[in-house]
Amino acid sequence: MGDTVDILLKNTGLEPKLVEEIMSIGRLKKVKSGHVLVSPDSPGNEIPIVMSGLLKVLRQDPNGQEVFLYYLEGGETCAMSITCCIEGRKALFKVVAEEDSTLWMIPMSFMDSWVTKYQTFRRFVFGSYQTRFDELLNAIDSVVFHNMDERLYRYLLDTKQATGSFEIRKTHEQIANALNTSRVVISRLLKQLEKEEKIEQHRNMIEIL
Amino acid sequence: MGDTVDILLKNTGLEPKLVEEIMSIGRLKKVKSGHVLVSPDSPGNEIPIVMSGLLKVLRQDPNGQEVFLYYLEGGETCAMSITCCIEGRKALFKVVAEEDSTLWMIPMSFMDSWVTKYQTFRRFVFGSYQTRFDELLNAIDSVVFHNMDERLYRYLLDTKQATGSFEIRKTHEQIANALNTSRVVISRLLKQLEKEEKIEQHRNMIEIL
DNA sequence: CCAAGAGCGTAACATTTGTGACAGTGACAC
DNA sequence: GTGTCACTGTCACAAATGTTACGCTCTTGG
Repeated sequence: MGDTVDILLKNTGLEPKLVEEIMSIGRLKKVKSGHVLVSPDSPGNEIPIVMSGLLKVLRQDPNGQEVFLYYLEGGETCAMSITCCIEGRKALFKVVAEEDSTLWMIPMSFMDSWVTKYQTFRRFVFGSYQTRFDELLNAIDSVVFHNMDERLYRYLLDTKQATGSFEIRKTHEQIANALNTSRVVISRLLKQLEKEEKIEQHRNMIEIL
Repeated sequence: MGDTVDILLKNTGLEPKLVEEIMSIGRLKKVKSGHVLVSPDSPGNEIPIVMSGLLKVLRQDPNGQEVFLYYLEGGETCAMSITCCIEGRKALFKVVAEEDSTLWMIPMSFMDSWVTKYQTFRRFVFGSYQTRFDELLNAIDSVVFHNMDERLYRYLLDTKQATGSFEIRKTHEQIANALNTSRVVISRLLKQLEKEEKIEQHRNMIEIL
């Protein structure tokens, strides 16, 4: 539990008094890789702060297709959940654990009072919004201004960055889903990236060079 | 000036006392159609609330290409400007007057105190965030899950909705820019929409049926 | 060892989108 | 009226992406 306090203090910029309050009110949640945290169906009235592990945020369309939007790493929170909760609207996105992760869940009901009481909390919340807007704009950028080969490479680099590993353990099929295209296309483009010596392929694993 | 008060009271859900304060502090700004309000270069430290007219928000890439994201109508504010200002980061987007518009500009410096003091202001700000996230997600949706013909039709419907007119006065070229494609492609698809009897084309004008 | 299935490579072809080129037509200035 | 220019229509072709199909190679469970 001391770990959690440390992470909050170090990565969120929240003042000690508030961290104490957060610790006394929230609850710890552990999720296994692949677990769905937020989905358009499940409303959810708690806000998650990522302590360890990695979450991914996806956009899902009614027919079940999806696109990867961005990763949420340690110390970050899901800004879109916040607004969703406040407005009581249903989420238009999905949050899934990419790795086994631990979260600190804060009930929505405290949001308003913390926003009024703590300057650092306002900073934290508005900072999250800014970061998420940036990520969404980047996602749009990717799709609108770049071809699939570049989108793919970006995705691999993002994943490397988020996981902190040069080895990406994903199948072509999984990557295809994340980019909303087909497995064949990904295989084709990965082969090309291999020729350009940007990656190396192994079974169930891609190595970023 | 009485108009401005009315609009703020009716469309933003802000309490009378705050509206009064906003009126005493902000300033009126009129912009002509085509005028650029926010761009990645110009930082800007005021937040605009749209009183009348119509603004559009675009994403711009370094090479000068751009994509339309969404419209801002009366009573709405530019959520992304807010976070940008607070964080002092440079905008990754561009706001342009689509029609002659009048805005009420609020200096950033009052944001923090209003957020702490007024519940209705918090509602307003968080509500804006929610709406913008939704719009951005829709934009992503459009691009990722739909072909150009559907994107085009959506864009026309959005424009009809935002301007409140069935007649859209835009050239094929302008539409092509908004969707980041070429004029030829738009002409082709408009012809198709005409065949499907969804629109009628006139010179410099498209009529939505 | 063998069977079954998941993951990958590759080819052939369809569809969508991008690009260059050129012609017709209306608006406007002269 | 005439020339110019912006706007649109249309063709031909290129490039990117989607789709179907099939074969190969691992891994796993029996």
